[in-house]
Amino acid sequence: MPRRDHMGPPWWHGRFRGHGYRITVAREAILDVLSQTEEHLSAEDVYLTVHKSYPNVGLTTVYRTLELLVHIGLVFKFDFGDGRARYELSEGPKGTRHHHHLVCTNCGRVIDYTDFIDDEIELLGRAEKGLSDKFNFRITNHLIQFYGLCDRCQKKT
Amino acid sequence: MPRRDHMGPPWWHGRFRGHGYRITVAREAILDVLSQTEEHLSAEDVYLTVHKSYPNVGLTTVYRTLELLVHIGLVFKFDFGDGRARYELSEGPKGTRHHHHLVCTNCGRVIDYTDFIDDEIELLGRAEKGLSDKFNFRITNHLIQFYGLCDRCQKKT
DNA sequence: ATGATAATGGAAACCATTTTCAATAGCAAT
DNA sequence: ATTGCTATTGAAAATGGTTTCCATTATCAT
Repeated sequence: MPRRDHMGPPWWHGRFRGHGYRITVAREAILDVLSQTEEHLSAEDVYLTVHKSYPNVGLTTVYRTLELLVHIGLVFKFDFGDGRARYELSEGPKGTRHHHHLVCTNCGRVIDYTDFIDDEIELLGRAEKGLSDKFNFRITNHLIQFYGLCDRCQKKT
Repeated sequence: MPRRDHMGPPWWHGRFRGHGYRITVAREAILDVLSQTEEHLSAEDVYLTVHKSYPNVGLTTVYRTLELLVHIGLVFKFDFGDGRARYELSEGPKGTRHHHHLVCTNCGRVIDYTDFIDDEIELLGRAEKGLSDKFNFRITNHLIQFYGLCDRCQKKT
């Protein structure tokens, strides 16, 4: 049940058209699920949620759509080390805040944080410029992740 | 053919014993392969190389040993997005230089860089402290990766 | 040398993701 | 609305890196 807030076509339609992609029910539903959550959903998570409203949307389509969304930069794909990829909207109408992840290597818990992001962004900006100059590499994206033990897992030791 | 440079037991024996792990031919061979290369080897890569000198070491053991090495912090495990994990010695007798990766999202090429590392390390230090204070998270490791198009792949467009 | 048990390897299992392919649906042009 | 071209889809099968099983072997403290 995609919602439009009574405001005409969703904000991402233009982005789709620009790439020559068609707008389909499955794609609307998947994008809707992603924009509705704060979690780091796996392909199967997305599939299960979409499946409630659209039982005829298959897992294959979810994988294909997520890949497409990553490709056009609407979605970030993460690997938290548990053997399945996780997906997150990279931006939204409300302008999802840029954040990074803290991954517990024991229980797999993932904490989003936005602290220090400003410093990081500044550093990344400098590094990106330097690296693209030196290696003639056109940087489009970056990943920062911290690993360690969350509070709960420290106690268990 | 593990080499000792005529200097008594390899530097990592202590690390093994400290964790209660036994020292075996397979483990020596695997560690040797890792310390002999500058590349980002996959488990299979390691297996194939080890296999030349020790045909009786199985792929399963390679996976198990690599996991063990990651666990005790001797090896870093990376995901460059090509569906197979890559392994790198985290430190060595010579003190392998800390570096990060530049991953080409088109051809998969990976470039190591050490530039800006000092800035990054400084930032990471601050971030780690702040994050462990705020979330009571004991940070043991971090990952920074840049993605983009390498020079060769930019031309193709 | 001995024994307790950690480590091993080959085969089978696992499981997230991808591929195949015939059927369907989006959309520009009519 | 209708048509035609072709992108998209879903179900099932295939893929392929990684893990698990389990009987055998090797390590190392005693």
